[in-house]
Amino acid sequence: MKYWSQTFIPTLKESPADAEIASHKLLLRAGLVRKLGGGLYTFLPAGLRVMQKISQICREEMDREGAIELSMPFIHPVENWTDGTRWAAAREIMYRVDHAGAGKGRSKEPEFVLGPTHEEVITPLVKSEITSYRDLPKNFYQIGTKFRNEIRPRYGLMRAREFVMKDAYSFDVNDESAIASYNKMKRAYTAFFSRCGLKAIAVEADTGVMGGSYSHEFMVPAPVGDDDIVYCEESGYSANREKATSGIVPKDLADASPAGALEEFPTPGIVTIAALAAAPHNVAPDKQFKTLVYMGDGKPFLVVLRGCDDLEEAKLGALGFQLWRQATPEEIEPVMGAKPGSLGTVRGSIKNPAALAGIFADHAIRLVGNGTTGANKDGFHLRNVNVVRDLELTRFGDFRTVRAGEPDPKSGAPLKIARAIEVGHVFKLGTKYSEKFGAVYTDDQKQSHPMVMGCYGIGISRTLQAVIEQSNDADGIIWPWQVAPWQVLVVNLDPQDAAATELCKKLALAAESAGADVLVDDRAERPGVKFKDADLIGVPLRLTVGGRGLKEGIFEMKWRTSKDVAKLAIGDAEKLVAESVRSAASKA
RNA sequence: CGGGGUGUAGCUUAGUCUGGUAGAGCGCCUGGUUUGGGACCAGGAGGUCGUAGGUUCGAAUCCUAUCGCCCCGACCA
Repeated sequence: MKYWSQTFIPTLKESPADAEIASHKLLLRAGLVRKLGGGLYTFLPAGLRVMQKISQICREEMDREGAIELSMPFIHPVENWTDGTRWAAAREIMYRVDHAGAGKGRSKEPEFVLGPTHEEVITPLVKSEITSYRDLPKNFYQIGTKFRNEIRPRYGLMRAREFVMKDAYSFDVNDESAIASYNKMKRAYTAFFSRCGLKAIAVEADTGVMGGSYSHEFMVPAPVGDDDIVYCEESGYSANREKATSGIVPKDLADASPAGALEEFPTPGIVTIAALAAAPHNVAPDKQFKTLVYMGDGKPFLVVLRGCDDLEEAKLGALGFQLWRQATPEEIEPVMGAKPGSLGTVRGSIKNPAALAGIFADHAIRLVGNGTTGANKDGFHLRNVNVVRDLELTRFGDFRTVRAGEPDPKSGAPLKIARAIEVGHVFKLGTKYSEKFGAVYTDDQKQSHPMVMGCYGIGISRTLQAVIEQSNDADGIIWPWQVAPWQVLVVNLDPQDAAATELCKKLALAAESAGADVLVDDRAERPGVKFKDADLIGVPLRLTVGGRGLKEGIFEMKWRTSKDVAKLAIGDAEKLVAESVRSAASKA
């Protein structure tokens, strides 16, 4: 039992100006966190309690699936990263740590970094400690702080520079076993989010800089999310937009035969799809080929799309480059022979094709059949361009962004798109890291094999905010029972009255012995202030004791989710409170 | 990193265009009246106007630089 006057819950009537979304405002107003700097937050007592509750639920679900808790350092020797597979990409987001003190500063490179994730630490550990198939599988996890120099921290805890994450790493003898480990984690995650009172759904996801073979993200639908999920209720398909595909290109689509001879025509000043679609040329965007130039690990490559489609940059990851970005006009012209706006991939029209790392075309350009594209000559385009006859292509792939309404690949029903917050991510990594760090085991035939890995993250602090985002009203937070900082709030309207104080204590003890965490509001505030604060901090069950009710022999019980106030007899108080607590706990 | 905003008391902000020496509400302190949904009255404390230069008799206000924060884009749990 905690007394309000003995803890620290600084509530605010007004939202600080730098909070935009509901959950961010409520984090501050309900006294859960305070900002130190962009993406850096102090957890105040109530916020810390929620974090601990969420962590504990996570721990229980991980343990249930056989994962083993440990704790790795926040500070990593930089060698673990420079020796790894993704230093180039990872250094962009890592905080680097100099020698402490005013020392002599011997080295030019930093000697330490703050850990953004722990593959580079756990894999060497497992390499040196586990060598036999008899000791596998193993799945290690920890709950701790991660440091990432986010390009743009945002929305309070939603995307922070320093945040609390549960990360787990599984090691298996083969693919089959690794998939079993992966599925255990998916199961643990589903149970975890459900116990937190969150509606989270698993969607197919891109593997990004992690690499690996496949992955799922756990998403909380919310308009303030950073991701788009593509889904189809009929088929049950769901995927991150970065990964999603549609059935827009029929499987049995026949290639169009040439519609006529290739023909160059002047298009002075026309450098956009829209301009070519307008008079006088009137070439519909879905009859144009769009040619984009990217740099992959220093070498240019081309992506060809329909004029009406957008490139989904994440899908370029399938091409195998470590780093890629859009090429600059200065990089484009010497290779292509023209400036952006007049580019194309018709055979023989590229100035220096040998410089290219490849020409990759989206499947959907087959729908164009015969279309128009740039001539690689400023101010000229080519028409009657036939995909098969005329285009120079290395290979086809899926590169376009799916749009709402396109057919689902299986059912053909229209796909829908919704915004969502990513709260968890599971990856099947394969042997990428184990091979790099030499994490191998010996099998029963004395043969050596790389371990098959998986990694699994949950944003604990982000989950906390996602719960608030998903569960609030105009009056404040509505905490689900399991993650509430306190589950029962006993409001003493007359703290100077000995009988009221005594009854409050009795109610609090009854709730506590039934298994609830209890906060007693004993402040010398007016009733209105206490009721407003009670709603704001969102405690699920409120018990009110006041001199007036005391005279009538009643106290009040109110759930945060309901407007109804029950007036209950003091004589049955302990029994009624215990029953309510047990019933709420059993439903949660 | 590019684009757009913004910085005045613990919080929300007025004043900036058109320079004249900073005002309100909440919160806080004192006293009183109140006491079931953010009370009222009286009094009070609290501000180098983000920072550094410059223009000017005079700068929160104009100019330059710089820093922080917020939002949009690429990135992530």
